[in-house]
Amino acid sequence: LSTDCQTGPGDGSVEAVGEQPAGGPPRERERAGGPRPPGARRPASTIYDVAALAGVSPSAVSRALNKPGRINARTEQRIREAAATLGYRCNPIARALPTGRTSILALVLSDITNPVYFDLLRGVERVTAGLGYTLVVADARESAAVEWDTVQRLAAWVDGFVLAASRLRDARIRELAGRRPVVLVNRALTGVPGVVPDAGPGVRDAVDHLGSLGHRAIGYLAGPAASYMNRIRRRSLAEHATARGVAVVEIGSGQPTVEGGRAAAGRVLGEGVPAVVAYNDLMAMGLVAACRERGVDVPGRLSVVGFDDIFGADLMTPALSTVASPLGDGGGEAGRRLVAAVEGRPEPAVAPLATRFVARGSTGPAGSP
Amino acid sequence: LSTDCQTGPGDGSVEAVGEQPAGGPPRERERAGGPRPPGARRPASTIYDVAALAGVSPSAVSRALNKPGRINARTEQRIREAAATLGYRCNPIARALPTGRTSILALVLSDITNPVYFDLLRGVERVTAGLGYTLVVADARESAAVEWDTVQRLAAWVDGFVLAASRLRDARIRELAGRRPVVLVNRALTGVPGVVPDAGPGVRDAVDHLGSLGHRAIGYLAGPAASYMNRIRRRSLAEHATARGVAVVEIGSGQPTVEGGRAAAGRVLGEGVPAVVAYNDLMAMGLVAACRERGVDVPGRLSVVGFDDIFGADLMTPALSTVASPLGDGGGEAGRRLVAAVEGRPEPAVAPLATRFVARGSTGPAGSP
DNA sequence: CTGAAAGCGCTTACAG
DNA sequence: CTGAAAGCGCTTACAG
Repeated sequence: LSTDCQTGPGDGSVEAVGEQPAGGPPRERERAGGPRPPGARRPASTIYDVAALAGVSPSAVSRALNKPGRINARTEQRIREAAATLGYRCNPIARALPTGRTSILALVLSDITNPVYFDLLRGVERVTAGLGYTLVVADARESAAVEWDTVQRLAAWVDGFVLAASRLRDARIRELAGRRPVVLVNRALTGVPGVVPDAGPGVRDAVDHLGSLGHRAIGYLAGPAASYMNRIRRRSLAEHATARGVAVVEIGSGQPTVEGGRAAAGRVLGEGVPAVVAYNDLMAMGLVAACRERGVDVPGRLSVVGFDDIFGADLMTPALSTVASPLGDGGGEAGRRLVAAVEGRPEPAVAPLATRFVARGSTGPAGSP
Repeated sequence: LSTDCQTGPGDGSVEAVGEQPAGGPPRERERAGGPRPPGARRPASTIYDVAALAGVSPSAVSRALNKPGRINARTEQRIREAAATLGYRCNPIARALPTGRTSILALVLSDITNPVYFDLLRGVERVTAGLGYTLVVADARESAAVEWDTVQRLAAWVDGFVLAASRLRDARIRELAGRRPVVLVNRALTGVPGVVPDAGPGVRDAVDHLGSLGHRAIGYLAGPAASYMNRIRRRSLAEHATARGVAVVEIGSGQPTVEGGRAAAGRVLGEGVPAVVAYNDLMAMGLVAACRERGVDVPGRLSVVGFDDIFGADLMTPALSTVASPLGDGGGEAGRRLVAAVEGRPEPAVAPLATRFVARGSTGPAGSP
């Protein structure tokens, strides 16, 4: 690692100008314009400077620093010393031009402020860093337009994308995937690799739980129309509820945020359902908060279930019952697959992540207080 | 904007190959190796392709696309049409090599999972995007080593950094600032521009509030030693408490997370103080949760105050009293200053952000239940 | 093992 | 207004 394009003073110490290696003083590169103006940053040294100091050709420097072993050991040693003396560090932009590779990967999140992505992010981070890539994160602010603009700007700079809960239309995703490797998370699209949770197990247990509590009807508080997971969750809920003889009432979609959940409280209560499953925890939390503010008892008058098991779900009162997905593992898997794609290695499809229902205080029998 | 390096089909449609402009068919660039293998991505077109099609020199293409008006209007029009026909888009990496500028800015967060950064991030995002820059976000995972590694990797790629609550040593920050423009947030360092909240007003009101509730002693649950804000908050608390004749007891530092707050519950309770101010909301929330689990009433037996007013602080029960900083504005300001520095414009220092105390349910008179 | 040379795709003085 | 040329800092066949 210290020998590739990340080369430089290993401990980050500045420009050690210690003893000169034998062979005369380093010739300073001629720069037009005489002495630099005060305050100007000193120009970084290049492989030409290192080559001159080590008494070899620039190509030898490139080889020595990038393919250790492919060059005479003594020469390599001399080159490394020269590089260290000059505080040389590879210019990755200059390297990217001929190679077409930057070793940077982008993780684009539909909403960077949704805590559901914390584990995902750490998972992608861990794996990609371990594989020698730098990860940058970008935010789509829950907007397809912003997301498209973002990936377009980034496409020239990064080797590939992990798109989490992309709000892009299928055609856009395909277009991007035609330009750079793409791995999806929380979205399935034929022909594009993806990591998706299987809502089934978690939803089934949630429905069983609500059913055994005596609820014969469940509301579904929908999320954004552009959300794949919204469709999956709605369908899965309908499926398992029907199988158990429980009715499902869909409640119009809203912003997938705490505010969106708050704003939906009136509609949810208006439906008169004894239980509601929200598109995600953010909405569920907003709904619970709004109920509390209106003096509506949760779970006495309304049981609430969310999705994701995000930060804060277990800290509220009542704590939120929710369907959790192991997105930490999912992120690692997505990172691994993306790197494989970038490096041109084939990778078999992966099994969907298993979800599970976590029962907490926000669900209970009807009619308590 | 559509004329600079972001040039390309405005609506993102793929490679329109409509009617050929007058002047003969576009000569296809000769590529060695004959026809491309199936599945290979088609090579992107360059200014040479556009120049050939428009019948001008590559430099004319560069000028037409980058400095509208500096070239004959009809020629420019012809060039734009050729570019559109070929679906040309500028290669920003190739442009960055001679210019040394990428128009990318990095926001490095001490911990990307701390909701305190949500507003900050959106603020930086809004301003830098408006100024024509792409923002990438990186995570330091609360580790100086990870942070240093991250900024080193990114330094060659970005035009400048916003460092939020950097855990780097002063010397490291100065070293980085010598290489690229840096703006700090939640950290002050002579010679490096920064945006910091003035803890004073918020802490004073918090102390007044606790004092008027009858508390004669306040614990301070410390955060990371590497945190500048930890020092500021501790000092400010000591100052205002002393002024009001209230004792302050420092309680050893821990991880600035919910878990860290939970883990500190024993120590806090052991001190026997009737009130505690935590380094941040994350710790305060963990502390409150741990108290609830132990059956210790908040605020009856312990009043708890946090810092930051993060997501979830108002959703818990009891809702968290806290000292809020307007980091959304701070982020905008930081973004503006960074762009100014990158573009070589001087920028006057900015006034510290005003904090304010938000009283909620986690603070109250001693000895209720 | 090593070097000379061409090339990656732009920008930008310098001439005309 | 426009073009020819040099240069940004690397990599990589191609020869020796």
